Amino acid sequence: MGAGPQISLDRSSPVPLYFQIAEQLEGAIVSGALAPGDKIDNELDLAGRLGLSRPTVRQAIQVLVDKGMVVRKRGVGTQVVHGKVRRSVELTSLYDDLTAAGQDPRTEVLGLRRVEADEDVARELQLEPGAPVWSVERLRYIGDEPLALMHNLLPASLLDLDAIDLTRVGLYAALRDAGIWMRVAKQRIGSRRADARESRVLAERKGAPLLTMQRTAYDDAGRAVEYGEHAYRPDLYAFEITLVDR
Amino acid sequence: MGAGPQISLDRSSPVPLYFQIAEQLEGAIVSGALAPGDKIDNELDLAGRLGLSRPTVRQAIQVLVDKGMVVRKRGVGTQVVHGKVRRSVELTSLYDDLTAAGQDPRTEVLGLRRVEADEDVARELQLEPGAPVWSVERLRYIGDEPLALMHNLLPASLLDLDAIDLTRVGLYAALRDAGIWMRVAKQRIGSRRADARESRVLAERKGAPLLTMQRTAYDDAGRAVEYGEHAYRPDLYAFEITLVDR
DNA sequence: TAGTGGTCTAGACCACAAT
DNA sequence: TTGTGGTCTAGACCACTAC
Repeated sequence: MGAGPQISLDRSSPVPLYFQIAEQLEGAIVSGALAPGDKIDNELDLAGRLGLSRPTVRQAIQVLVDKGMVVRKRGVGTQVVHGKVRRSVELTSLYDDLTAAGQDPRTEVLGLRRVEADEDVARELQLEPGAPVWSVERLRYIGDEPLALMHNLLPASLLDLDAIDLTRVGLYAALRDAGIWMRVAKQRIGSRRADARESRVLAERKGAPLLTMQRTAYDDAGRAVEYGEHAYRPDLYAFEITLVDR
Repeated sequence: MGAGPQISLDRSSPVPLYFQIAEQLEGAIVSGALAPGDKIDNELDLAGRLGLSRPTVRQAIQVLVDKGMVVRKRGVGTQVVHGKVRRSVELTSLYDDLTAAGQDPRTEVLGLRRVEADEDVARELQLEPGAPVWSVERLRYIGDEPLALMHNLLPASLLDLDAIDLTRVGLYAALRDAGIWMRVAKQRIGSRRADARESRVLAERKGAPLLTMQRTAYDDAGRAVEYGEHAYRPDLYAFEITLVDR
């Protein structure tokens, strides 16, 4: 005991100490230096070895627990979970997801209009019915294959989408540029048949199954800032999710 | 300032103080006593008012942040998120989900066999190919409608499924009874056409879209303990997920 | 009994937002 | 400048597990 992976700390870095530890432990797990089933040094040893207080070390390990990479058991210790690390759905856009996966997504803007919110949209976005919203419809390609048809609605008061080239940046990037930071998203994932138009733009047969996602996203002030209805080609996309019991 | 909902603490209770606070704040949000956009008392005030240290209060609020019910912003405060509270997918079985939603799920066991793990299953469950596993296929009804066709595989060394009446308890309940506690699950959600048999047992038309989920679950020792392939009728079921950027 | 994580205290200093 | 959450310290006692 007491060996474990080498961890180096930079106290002059703006990166919090607990995060530096978490990053390096995660690296050791991903690289295989810490194998599934291995125990991580207990919190007191690790704190002593790094010259930190126990709560700081504990906070670091909690990051890994939240990611589902390790499990803690009182009286036993902290063990690396079996099974390959599967990237979970995070609070990122599809564009970010694909870019991170080394893909090269391309986006075609099918429509960008300023419309009045109907009752459903107004409810989702916490607006008055009739309030101005941006309605943007985009088709995302992966290589030459159409992957997803995306319809998003955003309060027009938040930003000026008209001036933004959505073929070049993702929607979330445009929001970030406008100073809007997503913090919470509520999604509903389901499935249904493609209608005539969907099957045409997605190059699927009529009536083919689609994977659908409806999402409402909220910013760091708790405001609803985006409502989206997306349809994915299920042969090209699936949602991966890691659930943790804490 | 300094008003906020009344919170009562029971120091003799085995329920941790931070959890008692979180429960009561959550209750105030769900009941509407704390409305969307409202600010929660700041951490120091709340700590002072309750006679607790700040880290304890902070831990309580973190529970709500993790649930996506409030957002914190440095220099500003903690605010209740807009939008109705949507129950998120948690680490529970479909049976538990439905029971909690006030439904009355019924289960038909279509098959329960002890088989040898093929390569795919062995890899998912971290076993040697050929190791004995339970293979159980069940059909879940909601009312009179078939809702989901579920195929699960579990290491036979873990428990004796043969002796368990799976029509009466969920699979996860059977595992809990055997002293096995799920801690982490990795899911992949997609969609495809129903094949002939699936459309028959699910009372769907042939080729109808199905919502599919593959899951590997791990216990509190990090062991893979269950692999499942489930198919849901998309007109009766969808996955709801809350994502939080922490 | 020894070892582990779970909870809790009573502070400290800092970074960022609003005014 | 003031107020907020973000980070960190240096301990304490408890509950549970394994032996």
